[in-house]
Amino acid sequence: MSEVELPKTPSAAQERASELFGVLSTPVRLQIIGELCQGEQDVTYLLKQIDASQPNMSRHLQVLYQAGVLDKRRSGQHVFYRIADESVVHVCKAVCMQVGSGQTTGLV
Amino acid sequence: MSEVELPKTPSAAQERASELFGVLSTPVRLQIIGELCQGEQDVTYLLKQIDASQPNMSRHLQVLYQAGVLDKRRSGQHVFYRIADESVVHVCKAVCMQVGSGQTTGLV
DNA sequence: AGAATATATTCGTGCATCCAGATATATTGA
DNA sequence: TCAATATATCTGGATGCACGAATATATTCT
Repeated sequence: MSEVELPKTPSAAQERASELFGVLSTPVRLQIIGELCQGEQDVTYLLKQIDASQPNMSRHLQVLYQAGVLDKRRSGQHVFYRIADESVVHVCKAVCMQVGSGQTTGLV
Repeated sequence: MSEVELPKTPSAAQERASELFGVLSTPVRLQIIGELCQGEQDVTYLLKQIDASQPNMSRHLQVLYQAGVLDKRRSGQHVFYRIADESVVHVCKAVCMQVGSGQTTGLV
């Protein structure tokens, strides 16, 4: 009777999931997602709502965009970001609910 | 009419959520969670299933334990780890399902 | 074209994390 | 007590963010 050899290395799904978790491992990025839950917003608005420098904000938006969490469109001078993957939002909401002792302080 | 001042800083829930996401941002740790889904196991077993050095495994287990994801108990020479927070497992399963094109390769 | 506004990129630095290797601490049994 | 096994901790180097500061690019208006 032969042994069933399971791979000792992480699955592709685990690799990708860990990358997504890494993207969500920064408070500011969760804040951004929280703001965009209510709909598309431009960078200027996000800068008014969230305590981050403009270059820093831009960088976080880029990370979220490249991870497929956000989409963007340019309209004149302004670039509007929006949620591209609602399932990610659901995960964030669920976890924030779980760890936040029921408070609906931010993402929820 | 006074403005409603919302905090520009991340909520406590977002802070804690980001920490948890950070804990889950390593493939090996998702592997460990995946193995322990089927029940309590000792470190020796995990070392046989997962490609990691013993000190490295110990460190990852410590991170998961301190984050409250795992519990542990010693029985003789062996230390058995088990899932302490099932909700974390659900999140991992959901995300791995989502990113893994429906494949139930590891965690699921 | 030039000024003003909005957004992005680059660069350098400090800090956290990962890993490998060596060592330390339990626990058990002879 | 000594050897063997199981697990944990420490140390160093390498790597990877996250951030501030400066600069670059894009768009609009005059």
